[in-house]
Amino acid sequence: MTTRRAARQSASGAVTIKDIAERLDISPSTVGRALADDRRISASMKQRVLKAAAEMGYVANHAARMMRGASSNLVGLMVPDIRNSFYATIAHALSKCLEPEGFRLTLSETDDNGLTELQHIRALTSAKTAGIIIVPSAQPHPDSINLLNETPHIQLLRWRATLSQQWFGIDDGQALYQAATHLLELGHRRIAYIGSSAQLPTGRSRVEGFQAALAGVDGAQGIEALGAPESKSFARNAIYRLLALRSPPTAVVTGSVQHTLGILDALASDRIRVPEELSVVGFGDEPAFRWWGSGLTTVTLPVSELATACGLWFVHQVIRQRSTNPVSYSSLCQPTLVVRGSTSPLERSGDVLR
Amino acid sequence: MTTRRAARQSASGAVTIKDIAERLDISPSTVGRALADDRRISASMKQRVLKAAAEMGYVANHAARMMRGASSNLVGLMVPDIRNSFYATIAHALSKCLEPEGFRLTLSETDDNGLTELQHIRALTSAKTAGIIIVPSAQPHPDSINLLNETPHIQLLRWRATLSQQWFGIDDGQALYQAATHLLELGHRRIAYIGSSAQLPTGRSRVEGFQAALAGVDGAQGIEALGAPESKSFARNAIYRLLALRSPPTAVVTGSVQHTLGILDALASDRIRVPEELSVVGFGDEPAFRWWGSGLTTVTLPVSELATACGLWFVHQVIRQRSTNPVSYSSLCQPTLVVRGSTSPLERSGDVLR
DNA sequence: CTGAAAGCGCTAACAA
DNA sequence: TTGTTAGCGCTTTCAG
Repeated sequence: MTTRRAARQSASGAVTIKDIAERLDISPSTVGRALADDRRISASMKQRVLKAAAEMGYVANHAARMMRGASSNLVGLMVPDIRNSFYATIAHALSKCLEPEGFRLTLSETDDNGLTELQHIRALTSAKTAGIIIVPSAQPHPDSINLLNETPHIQLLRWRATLSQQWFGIDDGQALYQAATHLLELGHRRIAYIGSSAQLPTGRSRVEGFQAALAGVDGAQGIEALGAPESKSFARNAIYRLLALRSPPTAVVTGSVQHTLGILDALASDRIRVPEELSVVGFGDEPAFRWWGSGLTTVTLPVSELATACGLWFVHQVIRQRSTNPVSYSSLCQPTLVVRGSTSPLERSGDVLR
Repeated sequence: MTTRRAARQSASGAVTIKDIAERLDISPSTVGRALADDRRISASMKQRVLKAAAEMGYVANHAARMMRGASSNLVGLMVPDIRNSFYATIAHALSKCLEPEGFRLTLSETDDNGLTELQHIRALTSAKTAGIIIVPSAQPHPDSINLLNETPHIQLLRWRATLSQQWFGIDDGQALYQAATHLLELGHRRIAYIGSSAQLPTGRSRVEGFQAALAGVDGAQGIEALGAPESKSFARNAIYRLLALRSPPTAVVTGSVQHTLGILDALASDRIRVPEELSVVGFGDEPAFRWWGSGLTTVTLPVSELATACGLWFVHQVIRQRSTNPVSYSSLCQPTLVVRGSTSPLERSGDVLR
């Protein structure tokens, strides 16, 4: 039993379809077709081949298949920085839902830099990647766009109109609308927003959501500080600047995880009393937010669910829609506000506007 | 100029060595050899070939090379869970130092499960991965060990003697020795250790470090609670159990990031006063530790540096040591204790043992 | 120093 | 329903 197999294997390392063909005394193409579940092979023959393949420990040679034009089983995940727990969560969820389908994940960090992004895309496409799941950078290179449009891809979180219509994202506007509304309901009127610049589509929706909330309330005054999305130091500086104003804001909302972390750092090291001196609403749901001070009120995003949905859709698209024109599909998931100890009603009379 | 090239490319999509050969009117094998920098090709010919290749936009077909036995440019990174910031940091650092060398990173999450681990290793080896950088699971499958030993690989953090001697890790014993010593110097004598079970090599060294520190001090009493390494809930339960003891510990040290997070959760939600009621030393250096309460005293590990060193070594090993027997090399990096607000001298007389 | 030819393992025309 | 044949792009003998 084992001897025969051992003999086969020792021949050149691995079992090939030719080996199976010899053993079954049929032609290699029949074996190949049976393995590919070709419709013109009889069921009984398929059985025999599959059985033999299993017994002999056959593993397809992916390199050979790729040379014949097949794409690899690699899915490229392109994110700005994997250390951002946001993206780590995405990587985890995607990996978990692509594996059962036989796909593997390769990691590309773009640093939010168009050139780095382009290089990775080049590498991925030349390696015949099955597809790309990408959080596009702020300024994608034209070449990146061309290359992506020749490859199955899905956009995650951020959305560029020049790429495919396949997008899985979060209702960013809603997130900030909720955050700001919460503060307004607590009586705050001078509210700051520290978030990412409006160049990024997500950045823009967030500012707009913030503004929309304030627009609905008389006497509400928004103070915006916009900067690089992944920069903690920007947020730190911004909060210092805001608090040094002649009439500083009584509350602040943030528009990215990194900004939130930066602000928490600054507030903690400066011993600013939250929420007495300043109410704070964070962005995202880092575990640590629960125990920052007396708990950080924050907008949580169903990132894991989003990524899973995206992964499932990817499989669906790549597996089934191979030839047909990709359907457009995009999904927008909703954030939730979690109220904890970092926000409180505005009570100091001097700050109430009327 | 461009027309000729366009004609070539339109033939079948990409430029091949055959195309270059035709254009230069030489044989394909000469081109192949020139590209491979074969010593028996004249310098002038190499020049011509390289120039033509560049002009025509030749890109090597990796699939074809792989079929001829070459390994891919993929490096498999196997970690328990990428959401653990520890491993995310490692992924980032590795990715950054492997990219310039032309390697790409694929992500495999083992869940600390021997079977999952095996499946990933199978996939990686059958895909002719250039090498594997692995944080071995608690119970590697025998097959995993066999497969790994046929592939260039490096162990990270955890170390298994049955695998290669290539290891990059942290002096775990030292980490807990320092943590415990710090508490002893503050006068604590009843000190608890919550950490991972001694099955994992890292787990064992940590317990031993803890014990070694206590052994040096008269009257010091250690209370150990060991459990699954990545389980926050284990740590939470453990701390409750310890605090419910008739004579509870006055200080606690932890032996994993997840355990630390679990304990911080528990302490925060139970409003246990730190360091007045309990001194706490954490493990790892999550950014959030800085602002947990009045700052968490913790043992920080140079994870990023460790990963970079590992990546550089990997390149060195794979690129240069291809044929020769891999040299054994292992590196142990040192942790540092960062003292913040969560530890204080023991003052309550009733708790001093003599 | 260079060329011709033979495959690697698989798939896809073409036959039967 | 199955077999035959001819490559994919590259490396690697073996001959010049």
